[in-house]
Amino acid sequence: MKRNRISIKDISKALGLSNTTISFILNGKAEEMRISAQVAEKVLAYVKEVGYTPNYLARGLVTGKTNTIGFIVESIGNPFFSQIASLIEEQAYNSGYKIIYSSTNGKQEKALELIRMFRDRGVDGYIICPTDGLAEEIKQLREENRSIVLFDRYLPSVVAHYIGIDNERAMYEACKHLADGGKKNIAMVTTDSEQTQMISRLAGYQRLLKETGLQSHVLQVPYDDIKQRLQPDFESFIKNNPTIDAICFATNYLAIGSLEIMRNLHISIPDQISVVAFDDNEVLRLFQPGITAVEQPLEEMAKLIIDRLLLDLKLGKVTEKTVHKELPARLIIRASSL
Amino acid sequence: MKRNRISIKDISKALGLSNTTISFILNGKAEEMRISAQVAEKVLAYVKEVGYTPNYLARGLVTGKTNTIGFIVESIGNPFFSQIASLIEEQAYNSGYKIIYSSTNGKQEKALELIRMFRDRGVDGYIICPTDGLAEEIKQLREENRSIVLFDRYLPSVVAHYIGIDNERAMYEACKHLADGGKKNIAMVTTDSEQTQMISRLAGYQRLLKETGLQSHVLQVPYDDIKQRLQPDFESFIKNNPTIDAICFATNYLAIGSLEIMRNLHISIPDQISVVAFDDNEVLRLFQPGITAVEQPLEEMAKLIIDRLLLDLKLGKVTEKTVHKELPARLIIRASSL
DNA sequence: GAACTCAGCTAAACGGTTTTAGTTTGAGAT
DNA sequence: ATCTCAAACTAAAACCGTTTAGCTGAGTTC
Repeated sequence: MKRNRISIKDISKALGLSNTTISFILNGKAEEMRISAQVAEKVLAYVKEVGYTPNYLARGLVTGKTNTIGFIVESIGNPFFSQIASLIEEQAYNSGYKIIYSSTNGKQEKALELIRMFRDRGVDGYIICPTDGLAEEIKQLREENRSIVLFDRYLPSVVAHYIGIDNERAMYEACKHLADGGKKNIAMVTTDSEQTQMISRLAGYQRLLKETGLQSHVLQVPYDDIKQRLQPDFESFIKNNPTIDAICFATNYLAIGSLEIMRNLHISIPDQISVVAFDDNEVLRLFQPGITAVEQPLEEMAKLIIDRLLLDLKLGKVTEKTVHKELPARLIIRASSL
Repeated sequence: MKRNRISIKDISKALGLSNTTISFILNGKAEEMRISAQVAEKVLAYVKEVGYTPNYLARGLVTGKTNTIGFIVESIGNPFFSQIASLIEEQAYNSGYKIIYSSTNGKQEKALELIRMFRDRGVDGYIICPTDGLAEEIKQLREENRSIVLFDRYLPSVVAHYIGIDNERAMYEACKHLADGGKKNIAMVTTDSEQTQMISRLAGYQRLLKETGLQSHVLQVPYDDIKQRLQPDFESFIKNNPTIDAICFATNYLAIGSLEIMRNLHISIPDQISVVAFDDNEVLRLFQPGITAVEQPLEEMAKLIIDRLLLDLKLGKVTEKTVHKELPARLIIRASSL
């Protein structure tokens, strides 16, 4: 593949100037560096004429900046992530930054590879939805003075910025909504992963049980094998706990998968069992009946994440004080929980 | 932000060797360059110990390769694109390539900026879902001998690889399915954009009308303002065409938006109006009734796209003969069209 | 004519790859 | 025992396209 791109050298040669001069003019330092207006204009005109654009690799090599942010999500195919990705991309774009994203699919090895790949490519900052077992690598990134924001979940042993929601409270309120509706046997369907957001959601559920004295019914589907295990595990859970009159789902994929199973089992929602899901999306909204769901403030999160990252980048060093922000979520009440 | 990364120079200094030697060993040219096995081993061991990884910017600068592919989609928030993005990412990853993606949101200016940005960053190849008005820029990319694959839609005036589906036939068959079911007034809801896939889908619809002699009912929602216009336009379309007993939607967002409107209007599907959508997804599958939809072979498309691109990259130059592949789509029949 | 401005240039990075040019070694020839 | 020459190995240097610290030479000013 030929790369016949025009470079600064070509310009300086053609115009009988030095690279320095061209570079200064192109970077708006003409005045500061006392380049005459005529020369500046001539250069700018020529640059426009030949359509020169700078080579980012070369620039990045010397400046150490690439104006790129690496974004590691669990799965770009999941609407929650693709929506926030869309918003983050937009925010970053407006500030002159580009996003490179990639999915871990929950796999630690892939996540490690991605972090290293981003580092090798010299991204300026990292937005990471961490998998388990990433603590050491992220600590090291911090030691290397890189800007990082964790989101959706964090790593308790790692000091780093984190933007997420108050999962405990969100789930507490979702369950309370069910309890207030007179439900007596509220179940929780979650995974067995140690991810903080999942732990918190479970904690919110448990707090409500404690306060109300209701009985606990928890199904933990193996995180590494959800696709295979959800159906059998959920079906036997329902059969073995016939008193259940409401279910909170800890994630949207658990909710959607289970809703389909319930439909096949002819369980009527909300007559037999009321339902609340986590992370709103179109499927839940259009499901019949509409599914009550906890909605995360995606725009706000996207903005906070980017602002935080860019602030750190501007400061040029990792701030000692890290932000740990948990935004409030909103319960969108639909027919499924009434 | 400090970049205390270890470089080849550090290694050569520490080991008392030259950069050349290190580079050769790292790039597997040790034997070819007759470096002794002991030295090679020592270097490899040291590299592993200090955790050195090469700087891609520097490497890219000299080799002209970045092992990165730029992927331009319409909107990463759209499930169709996020799903194929996920698949393409996986395919590329397996071949040692990384994907940078970005959304145009259908805007020509953004698309142009993205193409230029990718070029400046030295991506090795481009996967583009083009907006209108991109012909000139893409032609130029071809002239610069860059590897490009268009997908989902193409630009009639541009010679370039294209991977998509046979939209005309897919829509023809979807409509035929409705006609075979006895529908007499089949409507088509599409946009007014000139995108080839939309044109073809409309053509498929029209072919069926011609063959069957049925009457045409077409609603074209303004592409640039779908969010605002879909509701009023669709409602008046339905009111002004009371004979309609079936509707084909040209995209999933038109379908989903309209389904919601129909539900609010208490139009019963399929009793009053049968429905067929384009691009299957979870919403359509779980909608009640399940929505019949044209499903694109995403895995196959992803594979073809990446294979094609990597082949071109391997050849090192743009092949004269371009591939224009239209895969068959599959109609998934659900209750909405029965 | 010393000091100061201008306006622009030189050259050294940045971190690699690749080409060219050596330097040892040791085996065989003389 | 010395010489030659290929084999085996390594070093030096050029280069990729930028940025940037430090310099220079010409014209003013006082």
